[in-house]
Amino acid sequence: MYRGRGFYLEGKTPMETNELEKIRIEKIHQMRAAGLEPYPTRAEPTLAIQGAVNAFLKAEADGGDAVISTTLAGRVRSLRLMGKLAFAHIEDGSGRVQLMLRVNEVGEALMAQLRDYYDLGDFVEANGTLMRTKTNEVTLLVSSLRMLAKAVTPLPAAKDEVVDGEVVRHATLSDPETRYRQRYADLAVNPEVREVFRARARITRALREFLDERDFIEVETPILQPIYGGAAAKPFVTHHNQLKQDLFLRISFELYLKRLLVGMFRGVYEIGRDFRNEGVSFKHNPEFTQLEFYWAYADYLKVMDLTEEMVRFVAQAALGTTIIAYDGNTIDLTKPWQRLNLRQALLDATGIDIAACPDDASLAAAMKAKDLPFKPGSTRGKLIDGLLGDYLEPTFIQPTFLYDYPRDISPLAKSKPGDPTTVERFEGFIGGMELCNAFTELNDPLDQESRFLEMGRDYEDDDEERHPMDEDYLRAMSYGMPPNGGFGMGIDRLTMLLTDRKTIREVILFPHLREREED
RNA sequence: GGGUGCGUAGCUCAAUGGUAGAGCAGUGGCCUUUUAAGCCAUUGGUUCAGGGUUCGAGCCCCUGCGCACUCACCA
Repeated sequence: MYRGRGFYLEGKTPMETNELEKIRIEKIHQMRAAGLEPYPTRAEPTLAIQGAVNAFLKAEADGGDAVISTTLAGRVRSLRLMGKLAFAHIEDGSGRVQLMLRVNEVGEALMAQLRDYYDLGDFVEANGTLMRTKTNEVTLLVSSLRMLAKAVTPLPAAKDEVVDGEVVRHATLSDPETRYRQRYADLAVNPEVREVFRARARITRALREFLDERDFIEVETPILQPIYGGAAAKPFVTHHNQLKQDLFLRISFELYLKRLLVGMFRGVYEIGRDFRNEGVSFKHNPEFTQLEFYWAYADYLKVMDLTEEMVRFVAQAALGTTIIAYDGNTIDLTKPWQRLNLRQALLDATGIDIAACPDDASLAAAMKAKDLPFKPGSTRGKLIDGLLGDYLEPTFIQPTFLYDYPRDISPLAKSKPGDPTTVERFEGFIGGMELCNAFTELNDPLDQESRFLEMGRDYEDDDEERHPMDEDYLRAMSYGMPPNGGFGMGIDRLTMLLTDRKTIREVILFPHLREREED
Protein backbone atom coordinates (compact mmCIF):
# COMPACT_ATOMS: atom_id res chain seq x y z
CA MET A 1 0.00 0.00 0.00
CA TYR A 2 1.23 3.45 -0.79
CA ARG A 3 1.29 6.26 1.79
CA GLY A 4 2.03 9.88 1.23
CA ARG A 5 5.27 10.70 3.02
CA GLY A 6 6.52 13.71 4.81
CA PHE A 7 9.66 14.89 6.50
CA TYR A 8 10.28 14.89 10.17
CA LEU A 9 12.00 18.05 11.22
CA GLU A 10 12.70 18.82 14.81
CA GLY A 11 9.87 20.79 16.34
CA LYS A 12 7.56 20.14 13.42
CA THR A 13 4.70 17.74 13.21
CA PRO A 14 5.72 14.44 11.68
CA MET A 15 3.52 13.74 8.68
CA GLU A 16 2.73 10.14 7.89
CA THR A 17 5.68 8.92 9.90
CA ASN A 18 4.84 5.57 11.36
CA GLU A 19 5.51 4.39 14.88
CA LEU A 20 8.63 2.45 13.90
CA GLU A 21 10.10 5.45 12.13
CA LYS A 22 9.34 7.79 15.04
CA ILE A 23 11.32 5.54 17.35
CA ARG A 24 14.31 5.55 15.06
CA ILE A 25 14.17 9.30 14.52
CA GLU A 26 14.16 9.69 18.30
CA LYS A 27 17.32 7.56 18.40
CA ILE A 28 18.99 9.97 15.96
CA HIS A 29 18.26 12.85 18.34
CA GLN A 30 19.48 10.85 21.31
CA MET A 31 22.72 9.93 19.55
CA ARG A 32 23.45 13.55 18.71
CA ALA A 33 22.65 14.56 22.29
CA ALA A 34 25.18 11.95 23.42
CA GLY A 35 27.84 13.36 21.07
CA LEU A 36 27.57 10.56 18.51
CA GLU A 37 27.11 11.33 14.81
CA PRO A 38 24.55 9.06 13.13
CA TYR A 39 25.72 10.14 9.65
CA PRO A 40 29.51 10.59 9.76
CA THR A 41 31.07 11.99 6.60
CA ARG A 42 33.59 9.25 5.92
CA ALA A 43 33.86 5.49 6.20
CA GLU A 44 37.10 3.58 6.10
CA PRO A 45 36.61 -0.15 5.66
CA THR A 46 39.86 -1.90 4.75
CA LEU A 47 38.21 -4.67 2.73
CA ALA A 48 34.91 -5.68 1.23
CA ILE A 49 33.27 -8.28 3.46
CA GLN A 50 33.70 -11.15 1.03
CA GLY A 51 37.35 -10.22 0.52
CA ALA A 52 37.97 -10.35 4.26
CA VAL A 53 36.18 -13.67 4.64
CA ASN A 54 38.12 -15.12 1.71
CA ALA A 55 41.40 -13.94 3.21
CA PHE A 56 40.47 -15.65 6.47
CA LEU A 57 39.51 -18.89 4.71
CA LYS A 58 42.78 -18.85 2.79
CA ALA A 59 44.79 -18.29 5.97
CA GLU A 60 42.98 -21.24 7.54
CA ALA A 61 43.64 -23.43 4.52
CA ASP A 62 47.31 -22.51 4.69
CA GLY A 63 47.25 -23.94 8.18
CA GLY A 64 48.55 -20.80 9.84
CA ASP A 65 47.14 -19.08 12.88
CA ALA A 66 47.38 -15.77 11.09
CA VAL A 67 45.38 -13.14 12.89
CA ILE A 68 43.36 -11.10 10.41
CA SER A 69 42.51 -7.68 11.79
CA THR A 70 40.25 -5.62 9.63
CA THR A 71 37.62 -2.92 9.46
CA LEU A 72 34.40 -3.88 7.69
CA ALA A 73 31.38 -1.83 6.75
CA GLY A 74 27.88 -2.90 5.85
CA ARG A 75 24.21 -2.96 6.63
CA VAL A 76 22.96 -4.67 9.79
CA ARG A 77 20.77 -7.60 8.75
CA SER A 78 20.34 -9.38 12.07
CA LEU A 79 20.87 -8.34 15.65
CA ARG A 80 20.75 -10.53 18.75
CA LEU A 81 21.48 -8.84 22.05
CA MET A 82 22.21 -10.96 25.08
CA GLY A 83 23.28 -8.53 27.74
CA LYS A 84 27.01 -8.83 27.94
CA LEU A 85 27.22 -10.53 24.53
CA ALA A 86 25.77 -9.67 21.15
CA PHE A 87 25.70 -11.10 17.65
CA ALA A 88 24.86 -9.38 14.41
CA HIS A 89 25.20 -10.00 10.70
CA ILE A 90 26.29 -7.27 8.37
CA GLU A 91 26.08 -7.34 4.60
CA ASP A 92 27.73 -5.08 2.02
CA GLY A 93 26.82 -6.34 -1.43
CA SER A 94 29.92 -8.49 -1.65
CA GLY A 95 28.85 -10.84 1.11
CA ARG A 96 27.86 -11.08 4.73
CA VAL A 97 29.65 -11.79 7.95
CA GLN A 98 28.71 -12.26 11.57
CA LEU A 99 29.84 -9.78 14.21
CA MET A 100 30.34 -10.76 17.83
CA LEU A 101 30.59 -8.15 20.55
CA ARG A 102 31.63 -9.02 24.10
CA VAL A 103 31.44 -6.54 26.91
CA ASN A 104 34.94 -7.31 28.11
CA GLU A 105 36.31 -6.37 24.66
CA VAL A 106 34.17 -3.36 23.75
CA GLY A 107 33.09 -2.06 27.14
CA GLU A 108 29.73 -1.41 28.74
CA ALA A 109 29.27 1.94 27.01
CA LEU A 110 29.35 0.45 23.52
CA MET A 111 27.07 -2.42 24.53
CA ALA A 112 24.61 0.21 25.78
CA GLN A 113 24.91 2.14 22.50
CA LEU A 114 24.21 -1.02 20.57
CA ARG A 115 21.08 -1.62 22.63
CA ASP A 116 19.85 1.97 22.57
CA TYR A 117 20.76 3.25 19.09
CA TYR A 118 21.30 0.41 16.61
CA ASP A 119 18.61 -1.22 14.48
CA LEU A 120 18.28 -3.61 11.58
CA GLY A 121 19.04 -1.79 8.35
CA ASP A 122 21.60 0.65 9.77
CA PHE A 123 24.95 0.94 8.03
CA VAL A 124 27.78 0.37 10.49
CA GLU A 125 31.54 0.04 10.56
CA ALA A 126 33.23 -2.54 12.78
CA ASN A 127 36.87 -3.11 13.53
CA GLY A 128 38.08 -6.41 14.92
CA THR A 129 39.70 -9.75 14.19
CA LEU A 130 38.29 -12.68 12.27
CA MET A 131 37.74 -15.97 14.09
CA ARG A 132 35.32 -18.87 14.27
CA THR A 133 32.60 -19.22 16.89
CA LYS A 134 31.65 -22.42 18.68
CA THR A 135 29.14 -23.09 15.92
CA ASN A 136 31.99 -22.73 13.42
CA GLU A 137 30.79 -19.57 11.76
CA VAL A 138 33.36 -17.10 10.45
CA THR A 139 32.88 -14.08 12.68
CA LEU A 140 34.45 -10.70 13.30
CA LEU A 141 35.22 -10.39 16.99
CA VAL A 142 34.57 -6.70 17.31
CA SER A 143 36.82 -4.29 19.16
CA SER A 144 35.09 -1.09 18.02
CA LEU A 145 31.87 -0.23 16.28
CA ARG A 146 30.33 2.94 14.96
CA MET A 147 27.27 4.06 13.07
CA LEU A 148 27.81 4.99 9.42
CA ALA A 149 24.23 5.79 8.46
CA LYS A 150 21.15 5.36 10.57
CA ALA A 151 18.14 3.90 8.76
CA VAL A 152 14.86 5.61 9.58
CA THR A 153 12.52 3.30 7.71
CA PRO A 154 12.79 -0.39 8.53
CA LEU A 155 13.57 -2.70 5.62
CA PRO A 156 10.75 -5.08 4.80
CA ALA A 157 12.65 -8.36 5.14
CA ALA A 158 11.81 -10.50 8.09
CA LYS A 159 14.40 -13.20 8.58
CA ASP A 160 17.28 -14.87 6.83
CA GLU A 161 18.28 -18.45 7.43
CA VAL A 162 21.50 -19.94 6.15
CA VAL A 163 21.00 -23.53 5.04
CA ASP A 164 24.02 -25.25 3.53
CA GLY A 165 25.51 -21.90 2.69
CA GLU A 166 22.34 -20.77 0.90
CA VAL A 167 20.46 -17.83 2.33
CA VAL A 168 16.78 -18.66 2.70
CA ARG A 169 14.49 -15.71 3.33
CA HIS A 170 11.31 -15.98 5.32
CA ALA A 171 8.36 -13.73 4.58
CA THR A 172 10.41 -11.43 2.42
CA LEU A 173 9.17 -8.51 0.36
CA SER A 174 7.27 -10.10 -2.51
CA ASP A 175 4.46 -7.73 -3.50
CA PRO A 176 5.37 -6.87 -7.12
CA GLU A 177 4.01 -3.37 -6.92
CA THR A 178 6.11 -2.45 -3.89
CA ARG A 179 9.12 -4.23 -5.36
CA TYR A 180 8.99 -2.20 -8.59
CA ARG A 181 8.00 1.12 -7.05
CA GLN A 182 10.59 0.81 -4.30
CA ARG A 183 13.26 -1.08 -6.20
CA TYR A 184 15.87 0.13 -3.71
CA ALA A 185 14.14 -1.81 -0.97
CA ASP A 186 13.71 -4.82 -3.24
CA LEU A 187 17.41 -4.80 -4.08
CA ALA A 188 18.45 -4.22 -0.48
CA VAL A 189 16.50 -7.21 0.70
CA ASN A 190 16.47 -9.68 -2.20
CA PRO A 191 19.99 -10.67 -3.28
CA GLU A 192 18.73 -12.66 -6.28
CA VAL A 193 17.30 -9.43 -7.68
CA ARG A 194 20.73 -7.84 -7.44
CA GLU A 195 22.12 -10.84 -9.29
CA VAL A 196 19.73 -10.29 -12.21
CA PHE A 197 21.11 -6.80 -12.69
CA ARG A 198 24.69 -7.96 -12.29
CA ALA A 199 23.98 -10.47 -15.06
CA ARG A 200 22.47 -7.70 -17.15
CA ALA A 201 25.65 -5.66 -16.78
CA ARG A 202 27.75 -8.66 -17.84
CA ILE A 203 25.50 -9.12 -20.88
CA THR A 204 25.93 -5.57 -22.16
CA ARG A 205 29.65 -5.69 -21.44
CA ALA A 206 29.94 -8.95 -23.42
CA LEU A 207 28.03 -7.49 -26.36
CA ARG A 208 30.41 -4.54 -26.48
CA GLU A 209 33.42 -6.82 -26.19
CA PHE A 210 32.15 -9.02 -29.01
CA LEU A 211 31.52 -6.13 -31.39
CA ASP A 212 34.62 -4.14 -30.42
CA GLU A 213 36.80 -7.16 -31.17
CA ARG A 214 35.34 -7.23 -34.66
CA ASP A 215 36.21 -3.57 -35.27
CA PHE A 216 32.70 -2.20 -34.87
CA ILE A 217 32.78 1.28 -33.43
CA GLU A 218 30.36 2.26 -30.68
CA VAL A 219 28.56 5.52 -31.41
CA GLU A 220 25.82 7.68 -29.96
CA THR A 221 23.08 9.15 -32.10
CA PRO A 222 20.25 11.58 -31.29
CA ILE A 223 17.48 10.53 -28.94
CA LEU A 224 15.58 13.75 -29.66
CA GLN A 225 14.73 13.60 -33.34
CA PRO A 226 12.83 16.02 -35.56
CA ILE A 227 11.70 13.07 -37.71
CA TYR A 228 11.28 9.61 -36.24
CA GLY A 229 11.72 6.42 -38.17
CA GLY A 230 13.30 3.01 -38.49
CA ALA A 231 10.38 1.05 -37.09
CA ALA A 232 6.60 0.86 -37.18
CA ALA A 233 5.74 2.38 -33.82
CA LYS A 234 4.06 5.36 -32.24
CA PRO A 235 6.49 7.92 -30.85
CA PHE A 236 6.51 10.10 -27.76
CA VAL A 237 6.33 13.77 -28.64
CA THR A 238 8.17 16.54 -26.83
CA HIS A 239 8.97 20.15 -27.46
CA HIS A 240 12.02 22.38 -27.46
CA ASN A 241 10.89 25.69 -25.98
CA GLN A 242 13.58 28.04 -27.20
CA LEU A 243 13.68 26.61 -30.73
CA LYS A 244 9.88 26.35 -30.76
CA GLN A 245 10.28 22.93 -32.31
CA ASP A 246 8.39 19.68 -31.76
CA LEU A 247 10.68 16.71 -31.33
CA PHE A 248 10.18 12.96 -31.07
CA LEU A 249 11.91 10.53 -28.77
CA ARG A 250 13.52 7.98 -31.07
CA ILE A 251 11.77 4.71 -31.83
CA SER A 252 14.95 3.22 -33.30
CA PHE A 253 18.54 4.17 -34.15
CA GLU A 254 18.49 2.78 -37.65
CA LEU A 255 18.37 5.83 -39.87
CA TYR A 256 21.17 7.64 -38.04
CA LEU A 257 23.44 4.61 -37.83
CA LYS A 258 23.18 3.93 -41.53
CA ARG A 259 24.11 7.56 -42.29
CA LEU A 260 27.41 6.70 -40.62
CA LEU A 261 28.14 4.00 -43.21
CA VAL A 262 27.83 6.71 -45.84
CA GLY A 263 30.47 8.48 -43.73
CA MET A 264 32.84 5.55 -44.26
CA PHE A 265 32.67 3.67 -41.00
CA ARG A 266 32.80 -0.05 -41.79
CA GLY A 267 30.79 -1.15 -38.79
CA VAL A 268 28.88 0.86 -36.19
CA TYR A 269 26.78 -0.08 -33.22
CA GLU A 270 24.81 1.61 -30.50
CA ILE A 271 23.39 0.32 -27.26
CA GLY A 272 20.75 2.65 -25.93
CA ARG A 273 17.19 3.45 -25.15
CA ASP A 274 14.25 3.43 -27.54
CA PHE A 275 10.85 4.87 -26.68
CA ARG A 276 7.57 3.59 -28.04
CA ASN A 277 4.25 5.08 -27.12
CA GLU A 278 2.34 1.83 -27.02
CA GLY A 279 0.87 -0.72 -24.66
CA VAL A 280 2.83 -2.36 -21.88
CA SER A 281 2.96 -6.11 -21.37
CA PHE A 282 5.21 -8.81 -19.98
CA LYS A 283 7.54 -8.13 -22.91
CA HIS A 284 6.93 -4.44 -23.56
CA ASN A 285 8.05 -1.40 -21.59
CA PRO A 286 7.58 2.15 -22.97
CA GLU A 287 11.34 2.62 -22.87
CA PHE A 288 13.58 -0.31 -23.60
CA THR A 289 17.20 -0.96 -24.40
CA GLN A 290 18.22 -1.96 -27.85
CA LEU A 291 21.40 -2.97 -29.59
CA GLU A 292 21.64 -2.10 -33.25
CA PHE A 293 24.62 -2.64 -35.50
CA TYR A 294 25.24 -2.00 -39.20
CA TRP A 295 27.95 -3.87 -41.01
CA ALA A 296 29.28 -2.72 -44.37
CA TYR A 297 29.72 -5.32 -47.10
CA ALA A 298 27.63 -7.87 -45.20
CA ASP A 299 24.18 -9.22 -45.97
CA TYR A 300 21.48 -10.85 -43.86
CA LEU A 301 23.09 -14.31 -44.13
CA LYS A 302 26.35 -13.05 -42.68
CA VAL A 303 24.36 -11.27 -39.98
CA MET A 304 22.57 -14.52 -39.14
CA ASP A 305 25.91 -16.25 -38.64
CA LEU A 306 27.20 -13.39 -36.52
CA THR A 307 24.02 -13.41 -34.42
CA GLU A 308 24.44 -17.06 -33.51
CA GLU A 309 28.01 -16.47 -32.57
CA MET A 310 27.23 -13.33 -30.59
CA VAL A 311 24.40 -14.80 -28.52
CA ARG A 312 26.54 -17.85 -27.76
CA PHE A 313 29.44 -15.61 -26.75
CA VAL A 314 27.26 -13.47 -24.50
CA ALA A 315 25.74 -16.47 -22.73
CA GLN A 316 29.18 -17.94 -22.13
CA ALA A 317 30.57 -14.63 -20.89
CA ALA A 318 27.59 -13.69 -18.71
CA LEU A 319 26.53 -17.10 -17.39
CA GLY A 320 29.49 -19.37 -18.07
CA THR A 321 27.35 -21.72 -20.15
CA THR A 322 25.61 -21.87 -23.51
CA ILE A 323 22.84 -24.13 -22.27
CA ILE A 324 20.20 -22.12 -20.51
CA ALA A 325 16.93 -22.80 -18.73
CA TYR A 326 14.00 -20.62 -19.68
CA ASP A 327 10.47 -21.04 -18.34
CA GLY A 328 10.97 -24.74 -17.77
CA ASN A 329 12.62 -25.37 -21.14
CA THR A 330 16.25 -26.18 -21.76
CA ILE A 331 17.58 -24.05 -24.58
CA ASP A 332 20.81 -25.00 -26.25
CA LEU A 333 22.67 -22.04 -27.71
CA THR A 334 25.62 -24.23 -28.65
CA LYS A 335 23.89 -25.66 -31.68
CA PRO A 336 23.17 -23.77 -34.91
CA TRP A 337 19.79 -22.08 -34.90
CA GLN A 338 16.93 -23.56 -36.86
CA ARG A 339 16.48 -21.56 -40.09
CA LEU A 340 13.00 -21.44 -41.59
CA ASN A 341 11.69 -19.71 -44.65
CA LEU A 342 8.72 -17.61 -43.60
CA ARG A 343 6.54 -18.67 -46.54
CA GLN A 344 7.25 -22.36 -45.93
CA ALA A 345 6.80 -22.08 -42.16
CA LEU A 346 3.41 -20.37 -42.60
CA LEU A 347 2.35 -22.95 -45.16
CA ASP A 348 3.25 -25.75 -42.73
CA ALA A 349 1.56 -24.09 -39.77
CA THR A 350 -1.60 -22.69 -41.37
CA GLY A 351 -1.91 -24.27 -44.81
CA ILE A 352 -1.80 -20.82 -46.40
CA ASP A 353 0.75 -20.14 -49.12
CA ILE A 354 1.45 -16.43 -49.00
CA ALA A 355 3.16 -16.62 -52.39
CA ALA A 356 -0.23 -17.55 -53.84
CA CYS A 357 -1.76 -14.48 -52.19
CA PRO A 358 0.11 -11.51 -53.66
CA ASP A 359 -2.20 -8.77 -52.34
CA ASP A 360 -4.28 -7.72 -49.33
CA ALA A 361 -7.58 -9.07 -50.63
CA SER A 362 -6.39 -12.51 -51.74
CA LEU A 363 -4.64 -13.17 -48.44
CA ALA A 364 -7.63 -11.97 -46.41
CA ALA A 365 -9.82 -14.29 -48.48
CA ALA A 366 -7.50 -17.25 -47.87
CA MET A 367 -7.54 -16.56 -44.13
CA LYS A 368 -11.30 -16.25 -44.11
CA ALA A 369 -11.58 -19.57 -45.95
CA LYS A 370 -9.51 -21.18 -43.18
CA ASP A 371 -11.54 -19.42 -40.46
CA LEU A 372 -8.47 -17.61 -39.18
CA PRO A 373 -9.19 -14.33 -37.38
CA PHE A 374 -7.81 -11.10 -38.83
CA LYS A 375 -8.29 -7.37 -38.63
CA PRO A 376 -10.27 -6.19 -41.66
CA GLY A 377 -8.54 -3.61 -43.79
CA SER A 378 -5.04 -4.79 -42.92
CA THR A 379 -2.33 -4.77 -45.53
CA ARG A 380 -0.88 -8.05 -46.79
CA GLY A 381 2.23 -7.52 -44.71
CA LYS A 382 0.27 -6.84 -41.55
CA LEU A 383 -1.82 -9.97 -42.11
CA ILE A 384 1.33 -12.03 -42.53
CA ASP A 385 2.83 -10.41 -39.44
CA GLY A 386 -0.34 -11.38 -37.56
CA LEU A 387 -0.16 -14.99 -38.71
CA LEU A 388 3.48 -15.11 -37.73
CA GLY A 389 2.78 -13.78 -34.26
CA ASP A 390 -0.14 -16.14 -33.66
CA TYR A 391 1.02 -19.39 -35.22
CA LEU A 392 4.80 -19.30 -35.41
CA GLU A 393 6.37 -17.11 -32.73
CA PRO A 394 5.01 -19.01 -29.68
CA THR A 395 6.30 -22.31 -31.09
CA PHE A 396 9.90 -21.15 -31.48
CA ILE A 397 11.25 -22.23 -28.11
CA GLN A 398 14.62 -23.32 -29.45
CA PRO A 399 16.63 -20.64 -31.26
CA THR A 400 15.07 -20.06 -34.67
CA PHE A 401 15.61 -17.68 -37.57
CA LEU A 402 12.63 -16.93 -39.74
CA TYR A 403 13.68 -15.31 -43.02
CA ASP A 404 12.36 -13.58 -46.14
CA TYR A 405 9.64 -11.16 -45.11
CA PRO A 406 6.94 -9.28 -47.00
CA ARG A 407 8.16 -6.08 -48.55
CA ASP A 408 5.36 -3.80 -47.39
CA ILE A 409 6.17 -4.14 -43.68
CA SER A 410 9.91 -3.79 -44.29
CA PRO A 411 10.46 -0.41 -45.96
CA LEU A 412 14.16 -0.25 -45.14
CA ALA A 413 15.10 -3.75 -46.29
CA LYS A 414 16.44 -4.72 -49.70
CA SER A 415 14.23 -6.70 -52.06
CA LYS A 416 15.00 -10.30 -52.78
CA PRO A 417 16.36 -10.54 -56.30
CA GLY A 418 13.60 -11.70 -58.62
CA ASP A 419 10.83 -11.48 -55.99
CA PRO A 420 9.15 -8.08 -55.79
CA THR A 421 6.96 -8.96 -52.78
CA THR A 422 9.77 -10.20 -50.54
CA VAL A 423 12.77 -8.67 -48.83
CA GLU A 424 15.95 -10.10 -47.33
CA ARG A 425 14.98 -9.87 -43.70
CA PHE A 426 15.05 -12.24 -40.74
CA GLU A 427 13.85 -12.28 -37.18
CA GLY A 428 15.36 -14.43 -34.42
CA PHE A 429 13.23 -16.12 -31.78
CA ILE A 430 14.04 -17.89 -28.52
CA GLY A 431 11.68 -19.04 -25.80
CA GLY A 432 8.63 -18.22 -27.92
CA MET A 433 9.63 -14.58 -28.05
CA GLU A 434 11.00 -12.35 -30.76
CA LEU A 435 14.54 -11.42 -29.86
CA CYS A 436 16.04 -9.69 -32.88
CA ASN A 437 15.30 -8.34 -36.33
CA ALA A 438 17.74 -7.84 -39.19
CA PHE A 439 17.98 -7.32 -42.89
CA THR A 440 20.10 -6.72 -45.88
CA GLU A 441 19.74 -2.98 -45.79
CA LEU A 442 18.20 -1.10 -48.66
CA ASN A 443 20.89 1.18 -50.12
CA ASP A 444 19.23 2.18 -53.40
CA PRO A 445 18.08 5.78 -52.90
CA LEU A 446 15.53 5.65 -55.72
CA ASP A 447 13.95 2.47 -54.35
CA GLN A 448 14.08 3.95 -50.83
CA GLU A 449 12.24 7.04 -51.95
CA SER A 450 9.46 5.03 -53.54
CA ARG A 451 9.20 2.89 -50.37
CA PHE A 452 8.71 6.02 -48.26
CA LEU A 453 6.01 7.13 -50.67
CA GLU A 454 4.32 3.70 -50.52
CA MET A 455 4.36 3.81 -46.72
CA GLY A 456 2.79 7.25 -46.85
CA ARG A 457 -0.06 5.83 -48.94
CA ASP A 458 -0.57 2.69 -46.88
CA TYR A 459 -0.73 4.53 -43.62
CA GLU A 460 -2.75 7.51 -44.76
CA ASP A 461 -5.53 6.76 -42.32
CA ASP A 462 -3.19 5.79 -39.54
CA ASP A 463 -1.12 8.88 -38.87
CA GLU A 464 0.67 7.67 -35.82
CA GLU A 465 2.38 4.66 -37.36
CA ARG A 466 2.97 6.31 -40.65
CA HIS A 467 6.62 6.57 -41.65
CA PRO A 468 7.37 10.19 -42.39
CA MET A 469 9.60 10.84 -45.35
CA ASP A 470 13.13 11.48 -44.10
CA GLU A 471 14.66 13.60 -46.84
CA ASP A 472 18.02 13.98 -45.17
CA TYR A 473 18.29 10.21 -44.90
CA LEU A 474 17.59 9.94 -48.62
CA ARG A 475 20.22 12.58 -49.33
CA ALA A 476 22.75 10.64 -47.27
CA MET A 477 21.94 7.47 -49.16
CA SER A 478 22.18 9.26 -52.49
CA TYR A 479 25.84 10.05 -51.74
CA GLY A 480 26.35 6.28 -51.90
CA MET A 481 25.83 3.77 -49.08
CA PRO A 482 27.80 0.53 -49.14
CA PRO A 483 25.77 -2.66 -49.19
CA ASN A 484 25.36 -3.67 -45.57
CA GLY A 485 23.62 -5.90 -43.11
CA GLY A 486 21.80 -4.37 -40.13
CA PHE A 487 20.64 -5.85 -36.87
CA GLY A 488 18.55 -4.90 -33.86
CA MET A 489 18.02 -6.80 -30.61
CA GLY A 490 16.15 -6.05 -27.41
CA ILE A 491 18.61 -6.23 -24.55
CA ASP A 492 15.81 -6.50 -22.01
CA ARG A 493 14.47 -9.61 -23.71
CA LEU A 494 17.92 -11.11 -24.04
CA THR A 495 18.36 -10.52 -20.32
CA MET A 496 14.98 -12.16 -19.63
CA LEU A 497 16.15 -15.23 -21.52
CA LEU A 498 19.53 -15.43 -19.88
CA THR A 499 18.24 -14.84 -16.35
CA ASP A 500 15.03 -16.88 -16.70
CA ARG A 501 12.68 -14.00 -15.89
CA LYS A 502 9.20 -14.13 -17.33
CA THR A 503 8.43 -10.44 -17.34
CA ILE A 504 10.40 -7.50 -18.66
CA ARG A 505 9.81 -5.66 -15.38
CA GLU A 506 12.11 -8.10 -13.66
CA VAL A 507 15.04 -7.04 -15.82
CA ILE A 508 14.41 -3.28 -15.81
CA LEU A 509 15.50 -1.57 -12.59
CA PHE A 510 12.73 0.99 -12.62
CA PRO A 511 9.97 -0.29 -14.92
CA HIS A 512 7.24 2.07 -15.93
CA LEU A 513 4.22 1.92 -13.62
CA ARG A 514 1.15 4.06 -13.65
CA GLU A 515 1.56 7.15 -11.52
CA ARG A 516 -0.28 7.06 -8.24
CA GLU A 517 -2.07 10.04 -6.88
CA GLU A 518 -0.59 11.19 -3.60
CA ASP A 519 -3.15 12.52 -1.20
C1' G B 1 -8.50 0.41 -23.97
C1' G B 2 -11.57 -4.66 -22.92
C1' G B 3 -12.12 -9.10 -19.62
C1' U B 4 -10.89 -11.76 -14.96
C1' G B 5 -8.75 -11.63 -10.13
C1' C B 6 -6.59 -9.15 -6.02
C1' G B 7 -5.89 -4.82 -2.26
C1' U B 8 -6.34 -6.48 5.95
C1' A B 9 -0.39 -4.18 11.08
C1' G B 10 6.34 -2.13 8.75
C1' C B 11 6.76 -7.46 6.01
C1' U B 12 4.26 -12.40 4.97
C1' C B 13 -0.59 -13.97 5.67
C1' A B 14 -5.57 -15.48 8.55
C1' A B 15 -10.62 -14.00 9.79
C1' U B 16 -19.77 -18.04 7.86
C1' G B 17 -22.54 -10.65 7.39
C1' G B 18 -21.82 -10.76 14.35
C1' U B 19 -15.63 -8.17 19.55
C1' A B 20 -10.15 -7.62 13.23
C1' G B 21 -5.95 -12.15 14.46
C1' A B 22 -0.96 -14.91 13.88
C1' G B 23 4.35 -15.15 12.80
C1' C B 24 8.34 -11.97 12.04
C1' A B 25 9.96 -6.60 13.03
C1' G B 26 9.12 -2.97 16.97
C1' U B 27 8.96 -1.98 22.54
C1' G B 28 10.21 -3.65 27.84
C1' G B 29 12.79 -7.21 31.03
C1' C B 30 16.53 -11.35 31.73
C1' C B 31 20.92 -13.31 29.66
C1' U B 32 29.11 -13.67 28.00
C1' U B 33 28.97 -18.42 21.76
C1' U B 34 23.71 -17.19 19.25
C1' U B 35 22.03 -19.43 14.24
C1' A B 36 14.87 -19.01 11.16
C1' A B 37 13.60 -15.54 16.12
C1' G B 38 18.38 -16.89 22.90
C1' C B 39 14.27 -16.70 26.79
C1' C B 40 9.80 -14.12 28.86
C1' A B 41 6.23 -10.31 28.28
C1' U B 42 3.94 -6.70 25.18
C1' U B 43 2.45 -2.41 21.73
C1' G B 44 0.68 -1.91 16.99
C1' G B 45 -5.31 -1.32 12.31
C1' U B 46 -9.15 4.99 8.57
C1' U B 47 -9.33 -3.65 6.53
C1' C B 48 -6.95 1.00 -0.79
C1' A B 49 -10.63 5.46 -1.21
C1' G B 50 -15.80 7.14 -1.54
C1' G B 51 -20.88 5.87 -1.60
C1' G B 52 -24.96 2.11 -0.82
C1' U B 53 -27.76 -2.33 1.38
C1' U B 54 -28.26 -4.10 6.55
C1' C B 55 -29.89 -3.95 13.49
C1' G B 56 -24.73 -4.90 12.13
C1' A B 57 -19.96 -4.82 6.39
C1' G B 58 -12.92 -6.71 5.96
C1' C B 59 -16.85 -9.89 3.80
C1' C B 60 -22.70 -8.13 -0.18
C1' C B 61 -23.72 -3.97 -4.21
C1' C B 62 -21.96 0.59 -7.01
C1' U B 63 -18.04 4.11 -8.34
C1' G B 64 -12.95 5.43 -8.31
C1' C B 65 -7.51 4.29 -7.68
C1' G B 66 -3.54 0.75 -8.02
C1' C B 67 -1.43 -4.01 -9.05
C1' A B 68 -1.47 -9.04 -11.33
C1' C B 69 -3.04 -12.18 -15.26
C1' U B 70 -5.13 -12.00 -20.07
C1' C B 71 -6.88 -9.94 -24.95
C1' A B 72 -5.99 -6.00 -28.39
C1' C B 73 -1.50 -2.85 -30.38
C1' C B 74 3.65 -3.49 -30.65
C1' A B 75 9.82 -5.17 -30.15
